[in-house]
Amino acid sequence: MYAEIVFPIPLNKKFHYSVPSELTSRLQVGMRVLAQFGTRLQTGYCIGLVTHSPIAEEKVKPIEAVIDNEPMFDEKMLTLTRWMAEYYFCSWGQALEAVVPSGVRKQMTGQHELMVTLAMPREKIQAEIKSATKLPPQQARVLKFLLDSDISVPLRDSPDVHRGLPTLSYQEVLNRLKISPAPVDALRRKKLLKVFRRTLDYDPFLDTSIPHTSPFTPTPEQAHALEIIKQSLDRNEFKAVLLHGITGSGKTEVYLQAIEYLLSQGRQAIILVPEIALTPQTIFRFRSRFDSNQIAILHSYLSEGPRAQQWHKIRDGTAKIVIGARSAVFAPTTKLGLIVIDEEHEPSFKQENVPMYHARDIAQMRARQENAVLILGSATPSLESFYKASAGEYTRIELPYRIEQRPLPPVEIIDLTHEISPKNSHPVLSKKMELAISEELAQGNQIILFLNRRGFATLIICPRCGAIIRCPRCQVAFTYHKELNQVLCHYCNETHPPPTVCPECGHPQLKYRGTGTEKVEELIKRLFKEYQIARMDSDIMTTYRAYKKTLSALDTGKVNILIGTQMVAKGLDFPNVTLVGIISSDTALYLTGDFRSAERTFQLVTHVAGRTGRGPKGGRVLLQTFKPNHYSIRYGSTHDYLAFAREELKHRQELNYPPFSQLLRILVEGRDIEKVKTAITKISDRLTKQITRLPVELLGPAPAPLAKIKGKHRWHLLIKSKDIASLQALLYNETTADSLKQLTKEFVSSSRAIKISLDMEPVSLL
DNA sequence: CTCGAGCACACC
DNA sequence: GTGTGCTCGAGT
Repeated sequence: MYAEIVFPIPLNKKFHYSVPSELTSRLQVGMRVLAQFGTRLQTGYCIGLVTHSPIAEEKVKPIEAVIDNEPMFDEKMLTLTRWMAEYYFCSWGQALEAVVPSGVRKQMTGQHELMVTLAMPREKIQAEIKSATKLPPQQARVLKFLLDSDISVPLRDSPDVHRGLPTLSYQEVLNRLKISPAPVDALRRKKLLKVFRRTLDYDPFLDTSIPHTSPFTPTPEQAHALEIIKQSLDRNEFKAVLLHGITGSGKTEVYLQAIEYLLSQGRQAIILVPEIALTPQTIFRFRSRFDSNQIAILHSYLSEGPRAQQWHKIRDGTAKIVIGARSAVFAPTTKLGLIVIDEEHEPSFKQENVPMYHARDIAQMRARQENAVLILGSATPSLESFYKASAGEYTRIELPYRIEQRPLPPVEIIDLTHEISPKNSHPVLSKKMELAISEELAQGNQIILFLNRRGFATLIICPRCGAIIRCPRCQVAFTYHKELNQVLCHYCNETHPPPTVCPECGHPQLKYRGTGTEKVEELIKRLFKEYQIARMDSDIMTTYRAYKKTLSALDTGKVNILIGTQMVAKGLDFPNVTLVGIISSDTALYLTGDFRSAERTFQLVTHVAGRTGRGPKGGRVLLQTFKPNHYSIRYGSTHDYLAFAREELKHRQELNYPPFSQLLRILVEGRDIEKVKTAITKISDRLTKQITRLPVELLGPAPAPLAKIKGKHRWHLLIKSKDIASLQALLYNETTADSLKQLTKEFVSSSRAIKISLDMEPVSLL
């Protein structure tokens, strides 16, 4: 017997290994194996078992070991990953690797805790203490301590002998008795104590008790949505629903009730949320409705062990509900019935490294496979999804009203071009904004201020020669972070002490321009001294605890003003927030070369605005902008998605951009700019010859907007195609299934000096 | 004549 | 992805 093995390397090829007779009974398709690959031992994935090998007998090597006891991938997952590999131009092995968290691959079983327990019944231990053979005093203390503690928790994974016997954490014993590990260890050797590891049950909610909530009576629109969803769940059929509900319209309640229904059918649900929206608030909502044991959480703050534990909890069927970011779309459910993608339009659902998949497309594929229902929820659907809905691929269901008839907050546009401060520059805060803030504070209300940029000053410039201080590795302007007193490159995270003189002309006085969250915080603290101000951006929210703390401070009213980046734009639901101030929303509009900039701006405005007016006090929004007449700002301020979509689709159609075409981006990166340029030119020339008969258009090659990152030059090429088939025909015909390797091989002489990546349906063009 | 860099190739 | 062996030019 021979095993077909693929490896997690950018080489889309399967390799045949012989299966030693002692492994034939164990090895199954979908298991991981260890095999000699070239000179080294590699983990590979068994994707097939055959009786004949197409490779000469003498070249075939045996499999060294089978890693798994049961397949890590079932038939469906194998099919899904094979499709992924083909669609996103990566190898099958790479696709398979992306499906399993690395903690699971390393066979981590979660966090462990050392436990100490008596090795024999109490009486015997007592006898032992009193016996003639005197125990050393510290050892006697340990035994007494255990005997007195009387903690006899029935531990799930402790051996039966320990049941009913005092069991304490090893660390606790040492701490309480203020002793070294030696006495405990000696007792263990004397077979009086047993020391064992137990897996800590990672419960992301342990520290908080959450009141239970009952389902709300759905509004007629929610009821309608639920009816359609339940119908498909009943029929056990695939259906994709675009749940287009304005902010505060109760999309989550629809998810919750759909899940409740699904659980009664004994099936599982996956809820994908953008990472920044995976807040304690979001999690609480699910926990307050369902039993915590049934919920598995996969978020980025989890370290490998706990993540692996959550994964196993899903796989063994304990967890019925999976809440997580992008990669949770691969959660190892056994009876999947529903996938929800909340904030469907969010760019974070696209993976930015290989395999460059979009969770939305994976979800659709998976739902189809499992006859499950897919719900795409958003207040601002991506134009791709909106277009698919109008083409009938998705069923669009609207939730056009906020719950309890609350109106959407009025948005007032403040034209910054007319605001000149005494220093003849544009102020951070317009007079109107300042006034509105003090009005709301006087009323005891809360305020959220939004700004797209973190740090203090976004630009350091020499007033004499005009030079901008840039990161030497990325050619991107450094941002000054005052708290760190460092300049920071937001692309490579490199920090430097702030320069004292201009590196170009030596001028000793540098100007700090541009506004980040730190500067706004400083300004607001100065203006509103007697109020509590909190900031929320990735500089501060490095731990989940910090995040939680700020949110609860906001919840209890300890914080009056919250200043933040995108982090404040999603999921926050505080009824006492009556004012949202958008300090600046224009940055998204200026990002060059991105055809989605208008869409981004519209989404941003809509979602930030949606943070207010969620309580009986209502709310309002002030929006500062230099582009008051741009349609994304105008329609954003009137909450008019349909009008925005109509106009934006018109532009997209004129320029033949998605959703009217299919994009593929080819990016070449390397330290040597000449090599990068020749490579991309060769690729471009070659493709140009092939496209004459296809409805395909080439854009570029051109330097990428971020022309240099971490010392690597970047050039890219966009392929715009009428349909996917032509795109695939172009790449696969010309370069075969082994696309990436073939590209490097065919077009470039030096494959190690440069990196070529193919990004199907790119979300970022930077 | 030796050694390292740069590159093509193979990996079962 | 990565080790190997080949070729080529600079250096002993």
